[in-house]
Amino acid sequence: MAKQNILTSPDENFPQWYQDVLNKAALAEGGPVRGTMVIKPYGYGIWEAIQADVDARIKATGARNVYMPLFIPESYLQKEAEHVEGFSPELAVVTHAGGSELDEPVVVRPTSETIFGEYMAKWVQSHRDLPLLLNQWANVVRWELRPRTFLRTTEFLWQEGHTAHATQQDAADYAARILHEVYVPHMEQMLAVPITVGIKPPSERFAGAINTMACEAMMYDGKALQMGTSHELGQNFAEAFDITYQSKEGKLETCWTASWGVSTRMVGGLIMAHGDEKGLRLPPSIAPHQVVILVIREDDAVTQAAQTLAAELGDMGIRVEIDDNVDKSFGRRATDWEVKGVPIRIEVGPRDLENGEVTLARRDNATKQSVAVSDVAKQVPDLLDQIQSTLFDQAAKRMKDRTQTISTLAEAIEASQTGWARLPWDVLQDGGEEELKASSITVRALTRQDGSVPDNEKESDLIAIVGRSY
RNA sequence: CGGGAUGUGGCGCAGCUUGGCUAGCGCACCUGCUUUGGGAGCAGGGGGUCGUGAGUUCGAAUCUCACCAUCCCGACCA
Repeated sequence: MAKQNILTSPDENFPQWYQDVLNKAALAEGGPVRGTMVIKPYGYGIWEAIQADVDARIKATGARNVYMPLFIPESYLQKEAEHVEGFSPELAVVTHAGGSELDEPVVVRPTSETIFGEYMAKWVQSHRDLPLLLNQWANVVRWELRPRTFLRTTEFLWQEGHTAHATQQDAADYAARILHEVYVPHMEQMLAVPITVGIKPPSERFAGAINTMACEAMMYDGKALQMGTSHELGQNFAEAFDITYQSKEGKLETCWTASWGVSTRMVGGLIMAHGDEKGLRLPPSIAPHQVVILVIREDDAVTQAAQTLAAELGDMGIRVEIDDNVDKSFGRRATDWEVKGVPIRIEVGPRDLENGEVTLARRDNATKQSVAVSDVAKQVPDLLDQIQSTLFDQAAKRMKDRTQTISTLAEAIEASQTGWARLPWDVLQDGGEEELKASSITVRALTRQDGSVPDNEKESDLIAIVGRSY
């Protein structure tokens, strides 16, 4: 059988490669309405794993889940001037329902600051009610002109946290805490995607926020993807919705709020951060199947050995799948699992078993080794750990190698062809930012010299990290 | 919203210039047999309002007009 390419090469045409992976790995496909997506079982399995981990980390910070309505009165959006202005171009508005025109149109939530604001105002009375730490898992709709599956879709799934605090400092601390205790650890430890954190310049700030912090990751092609954000909303929403509390001293005070979210976009980031010419490469921590046991041919001894192994690994808490679909050829099944990015494939066949062995194939580096059946359970956990760290290290090396420290706009444009540029934020004042934008280059993050997250963009000697983005 | 292109089984396309037998091909799918250690082979089979509507014509996937939709390139966003 002539060896032919299963996928478009990621080096030749990365967007086409991405489409091919979505199709061949059965992750998702387009929905009937432009910009919507149908997430298929394998893709949704990845999202569920993300959800489980993020949810646990959020709860560990003290927040609790609620559910707010999908429909929001249009008047709510209008209460915060910048917020409406920012979102109105992408709102889906329901004007007719129940067979007649509505007195007041309702919008399909593009995000829920306003409705949380409305209810937080009711729920917060006393300083004893603060901080109020809420989160919800929901779908939101933002009418997108240029949709891309997972990365930018008209409807997407996310988690949005909304919190109210007594002081600006407390709100800022909590917003930063979400970044450092939930998002970055999740992305780096579970998704194996190294993250650059920083604040957004005013031009990239969330509509209605006084400060936006973000997690940026570098993809295979050197472009940036914003994987998560955390916003300080100041008192903008608290004033608009009258979120006030009575202090210890008996005075009426206005709250400070924050909001933060990660979405199904992370699935796209996962694909584009780790993929290679054979398809997806999933980090074991998030992979729906960590190990697939491939039964090479119909044979009682082989089937028995596969089942025994699966049970043994399953008892150790490893997510294992048996592929005994011997009606399909070996090569077909092997490549299918490779496209799906399963970290370890164990091939069990009569030839191996004669020697009391099986073959372990690593997806991350395409190596194979023969291992005694009795040693498999011992080796698999270590291998999974190695794969997890290899994926992280490779992505980290790429981010490092493709980030150039430079000092002029011309150099920034040059560096953005292949990755990111770090340059003094001062260089981008007085029109520099706009000039880069003309070349589709934006400021992804502002950081301090030591890489830490600044309090605001007015600190001196900040570094701007710029590049092309999704 | 401005510029370019395309609409033909699930997907990818040919056919259109020059109108004419039953609208083809690859992949996928179904059945059977042989296979099975890197996308298997052979044989048989199912699946189509040719984007929509009108017009020209004895006859339209093909020509004309209108409409609709989609995709690619320029201003926002998790």
